[in-house]
Amino acid sequence: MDIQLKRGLLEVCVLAAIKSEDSYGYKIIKDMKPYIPLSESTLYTILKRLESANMLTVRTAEHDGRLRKYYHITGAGQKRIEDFKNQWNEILSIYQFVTKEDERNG
Amino acid sequence: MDIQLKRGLLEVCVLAAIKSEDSYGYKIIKDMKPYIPLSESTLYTILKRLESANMLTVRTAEHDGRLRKYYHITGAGQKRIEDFKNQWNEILSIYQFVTKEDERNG
DNA sequence: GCATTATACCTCGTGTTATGATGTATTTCA
DNA sequence: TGAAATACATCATAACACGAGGTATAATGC
Repeated sequence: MDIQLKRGLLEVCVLAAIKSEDSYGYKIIKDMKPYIPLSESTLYTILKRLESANMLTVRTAEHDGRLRKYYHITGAGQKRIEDFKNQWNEILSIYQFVTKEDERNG
Repeated sequence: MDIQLKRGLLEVCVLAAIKSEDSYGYKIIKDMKPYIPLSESTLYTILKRLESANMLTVRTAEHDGRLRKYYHITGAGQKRIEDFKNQWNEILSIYQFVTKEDERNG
């Protein structure tokens, strides 16, 4: 996937990865991998950003003797997903603009 | 439209704006405005980038006593549009990932 | 005649962001 | 015993959109 195109989707995908159930870094990466592969450094940057924006909250819990940080989506985070959905029509119209019949060669 | 989301679409849109007919800066901005508004500084940055990547060629012509720089799409530019089209299915699957039923609240 | 707007181009500095490289520490499995 | 998986984190870098600013001519309004 094109890096630039990824940019607009990454944040929302991370939120989507925790919206049904609280999750943690390593699992988020595995869940997103089939859709958008991302590195750990990228994910933790995004998680920090989303936390600063109050789109998620963090809670540390022990699991098999290892610490995990569980991320929980907030109302603002859910709104972020809704905003993305609302932009979808704009994206579709852009897709049509890009793919519409080319008179020069068509 | 979300700035980050714009990033992946701007370049392809500029190429789409010149694919049927050679065009020039001012007109490209007006043509794109209904889909993605962009500033002149952004456009000229992108045009330079696309020229460096051999995705378009430039030709200067006089029009009503004013100089215009006409941009012409190349094969590489057309391929860039094709690549975008080919990524569309990935974007759709991401959209579904983001919008799929939320068991926590749904 | 004069001011404003539209047309048409360009550069520079800045802030945001994705990512590779790197580091720490534990558990599991060969 | 040593490699891989799990799980977290930071830093430097490069790409990029954009506001602010600059130059110049044509058209329009008063």
